[in-house]
Amino acid sequence: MPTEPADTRSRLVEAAFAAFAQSGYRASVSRIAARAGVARQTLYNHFPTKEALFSEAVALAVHRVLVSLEGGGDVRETLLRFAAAYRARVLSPQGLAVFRTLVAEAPRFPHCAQQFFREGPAATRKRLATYLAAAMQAGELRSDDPQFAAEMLTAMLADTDRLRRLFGLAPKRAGEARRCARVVDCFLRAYAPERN
Amino acid sequence: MPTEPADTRSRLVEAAFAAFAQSGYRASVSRIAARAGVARQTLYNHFPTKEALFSEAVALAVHRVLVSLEGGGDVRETLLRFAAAYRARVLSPQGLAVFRTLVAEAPRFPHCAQQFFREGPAATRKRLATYLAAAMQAGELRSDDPQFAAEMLTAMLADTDRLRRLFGLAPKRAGEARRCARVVDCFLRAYAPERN
DNA sequence: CATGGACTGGACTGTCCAGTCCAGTCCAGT
DNA sequence: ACTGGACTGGACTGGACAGTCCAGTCCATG
Repeated sequence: MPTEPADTRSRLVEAAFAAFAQSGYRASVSRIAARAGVARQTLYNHFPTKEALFSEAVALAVHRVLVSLEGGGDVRETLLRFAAAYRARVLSPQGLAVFRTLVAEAPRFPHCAQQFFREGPAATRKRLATYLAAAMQAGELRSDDPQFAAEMLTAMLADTDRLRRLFGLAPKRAGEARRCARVVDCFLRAYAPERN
Repeated sequence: MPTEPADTRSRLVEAAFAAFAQSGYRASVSRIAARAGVARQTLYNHFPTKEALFSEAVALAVHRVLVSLEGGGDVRETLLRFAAAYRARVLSPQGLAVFRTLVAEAPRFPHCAQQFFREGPAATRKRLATYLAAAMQAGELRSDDPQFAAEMLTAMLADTDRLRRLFGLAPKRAGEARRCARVVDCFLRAYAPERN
């Protein structure tokens, strides 16, 4: 093989990921090949069709969407860390671009969209729910459905600002930390342990 | 004019709206004309370009996105009515289709996207915030930033299920009313008046 | 040095589409 | 009965793009 360790194939997938994120499925095969620094025919040596390449690019995206959750410290501290990480991931230009493309193409690539959802947002919420369940058990949070609670927290963290950005409005960059704190405190009020 | 009261022009806009919602901007001019029962040239007699037609279709969509909020009864009842109306609008197949198309095309039609956002989600939240502010004044809700509170409530109402549906997962149709009630009650816990 | 596999790049096909042009039809109001 | 404006429908241009074909290059290995 006359090419460097950075596989031609993975360069192609990477280029496809970037191109699809930027331009949606409209991104042309020629441009993707150019972006990867490769002849168009080479692309077709690795992927039979544009669809196949798209699927592969989505698979790459899937590996980049899980948001971590590290315990340690009290509940509020843990949730604050999670909040910052979640918002950073979801509201980043890349996160939004991937979201945009996948939402647009979900009808044409239902399998990709579902895979992304399950291994991204759904998995993240599941982890969060597990943590919340433990905190409920420990009496640090009101005893309730942890899955539902996780859904509420992630919704409050992302929804408004995601919409704003998706529709092209200014990010309100100031006060990211403050925003996290307000949301987490709102959540903690709703899920404070019942008094006696 | 040889045509019926239902203006050729409005038939075209209606057809464009439906086509763009269904297929995104990919929807072809020919198909839109056919859907309106009209020759392609007639379409071009009314709109100079496809872009112009798209803008017009979005303008139509804008008039369909405001969610009503009727006071009357206590706070919980009012919010429950709002919750049901909001979810019905936002999670309907049409609401989701419009969302999908606009999110996808926002980079190409920033003006349309912003207009939609301002007169849709933003306006709805503004109304809700006004109501919440009054309830806070009346001591029925904890005194706090009403705009932020409105953002939290709308986020909790829509985010999770919108994502689920956008990514092609089953709607969990059962228990719509119950879902509304759970969210509203969660909100009311977070915004209960501070005890003394 | 020879061979084979990966890559190159340009030409080509078929398809779809936006937008233009035009000759003709149909009908409402005068 | 005539006229003008709206609509029709089919032909056409030019461009973009997915996918195919192929003759040739480059290089690592044997």
